[in-house]
Amino acid sequence: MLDRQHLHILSAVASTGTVTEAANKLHVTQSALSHAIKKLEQAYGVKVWHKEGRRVRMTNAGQLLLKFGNRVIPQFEHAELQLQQIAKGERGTLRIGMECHPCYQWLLTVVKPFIREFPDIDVDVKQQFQFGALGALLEYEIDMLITPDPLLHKHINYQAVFDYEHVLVVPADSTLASLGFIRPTDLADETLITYPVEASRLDIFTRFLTPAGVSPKRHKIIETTEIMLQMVEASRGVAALPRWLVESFQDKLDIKWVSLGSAKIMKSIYLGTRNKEQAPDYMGHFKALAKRARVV
Amino acid sequence: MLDRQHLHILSAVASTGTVTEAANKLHVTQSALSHAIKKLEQAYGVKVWHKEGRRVRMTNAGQLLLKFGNRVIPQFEHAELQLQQIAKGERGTLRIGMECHPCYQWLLTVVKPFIREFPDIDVDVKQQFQFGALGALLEYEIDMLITPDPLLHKHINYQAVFDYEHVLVVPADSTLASLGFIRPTDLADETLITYPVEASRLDIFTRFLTPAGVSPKRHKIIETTEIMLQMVEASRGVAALPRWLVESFQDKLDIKWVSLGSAKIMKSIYLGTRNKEQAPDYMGHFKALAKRARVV
DNA sequence: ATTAAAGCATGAATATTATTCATGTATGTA
DNA sequence: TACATACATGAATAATATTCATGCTTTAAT
Repeated sequence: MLDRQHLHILSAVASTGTVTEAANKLHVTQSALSHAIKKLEQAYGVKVWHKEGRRVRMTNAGQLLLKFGNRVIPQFEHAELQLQQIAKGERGTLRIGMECHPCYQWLLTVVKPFIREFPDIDVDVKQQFQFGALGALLEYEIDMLITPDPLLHKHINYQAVFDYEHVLVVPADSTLASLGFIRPTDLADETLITYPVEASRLDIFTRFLTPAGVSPKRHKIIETTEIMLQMVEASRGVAALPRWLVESFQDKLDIKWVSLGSAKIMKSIYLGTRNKEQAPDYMGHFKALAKRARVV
Repeated sequence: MLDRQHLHILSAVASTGTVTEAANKLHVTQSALSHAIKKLEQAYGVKVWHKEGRRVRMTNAGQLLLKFGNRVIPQFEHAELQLQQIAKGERGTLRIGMECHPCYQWLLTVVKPFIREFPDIDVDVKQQFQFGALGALLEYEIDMLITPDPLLHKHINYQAVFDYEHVLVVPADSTLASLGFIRPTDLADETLITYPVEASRLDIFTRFLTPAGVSPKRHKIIETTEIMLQMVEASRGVAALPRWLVESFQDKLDIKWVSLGSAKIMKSIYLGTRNKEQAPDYMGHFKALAKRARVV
């Protein structure tokens, strides 16, 4: 079979001019090269070179292989370089999945220093998953999952990266704004704005309204945080969001936040990763950056 | 060293799904593949795949190599195909050198059936040589030389392909046209038109005028046969050319030919080839075609 | 829950392949 | 003419690849 080694031999013979020098260059004996090419010649029934005086001259076939070698040898070398970069953790793709709408802003503050520190690691962020985010992680569709709901699984490790309070955002002039904390019944006459996910995954329902048997007057769905908060400012509804997120908008919008219940709703964001294979170095760095980014 | 074989293994594993099936596909044992990849992994310090249940899953590095393989394996296969074509004599380049201006028309009649019979053999025709046509042949700049002057050389074989008479072309109404043959002195008052080569390589001089100590009144240089003959028809001069060439123009131009001397000037065209290496099959076919093409 | 089967990894044995060594031949050079 | 250089080649040896035997883990079946 035509092999990389043959191309190296041809290349060395062409550049040095003689088989003997080529052999020195490749740190083997002249005999080894003669034998190797002879075998190739027999395999394909072509002459690769022929003696001319005390040197050799490439035949048509030899020149063909030489040109071929000039084209593919650099490709091999490039692939080897990439392997070495992977070995040193200098190259890779970090595919991040997010199950947490408001986390996007926070994630950006982690990704930004990360891509500066690891210029050869590509970062991908996905938010849509055909078979759920956990499935995507297990099926190698993503390498890391950012979620407030760490569904336990044998092959997934979770690490909490920061804790925050889930609060109700209200217009600054709302009567709710002056309360020390909100009770479920306070929302019975309000319009509640949420992201477009099932109610079973919204803490405002699962941990606050549903246990108390209360429903909001209306339920509006809005996809983007910015629009959602503008609606709140315009007194078109109230929303439940991370406190840090609300605070980051308070210099732009006339809104206020109030704790949900006297006990407050406390949440954590988790990074989930597979434990099936050894994680590359840069993933550890990413986790470290994520932990330091608690303050937004 | 990263080798073609590794890429085949990765490709087989990816397409079959398991190492065992890949091994069957490659007609070796599963163990052989495991060992081969393990060695590769150790050489570069990367994992190529990792066990997942009872199968394996490609790592980043494995996917890189897989993609690389998909790109280069077809290149190898193409190169091998080309080698086999060369082996069967189906592929090659026949580089022809010509030292014989009027031969071009004859050559075309040989090349035409040749390229039809050997569609994968390229034909190149060169007419300019830095160190002489013989040097070009010895230095592998060309593979075949077409010449009326076979300069003998140890490593060159010549073969005469056809004989012809060198005649004088004159306007049909010229007084010379009615002579049985031309004497040197008949040209003393004529304008002689020749191709742009040294007089020492023109038979009209070396074998006719110079031995008789005669010079033509004028000597004009013209590069193309067609123009040369039109000048003759217009009574602007006479020229010495192969008889067959003149005859092929006589239906278009009002010209006649007369033998040079009572003994005539007879010439042969030779094909010269190197005898250093074994010539490809198609070269023999070319020579055979050349011999059959004597009549133009 | 237990067993069976499938699949991969691995050390040791073996087979294969590559390389060297010794030598012959041809060619250019002193 | 002798000598040095360069390539080819058969035989010997070294290196490498492959197989064999086996253990471990996972999945499927009973």
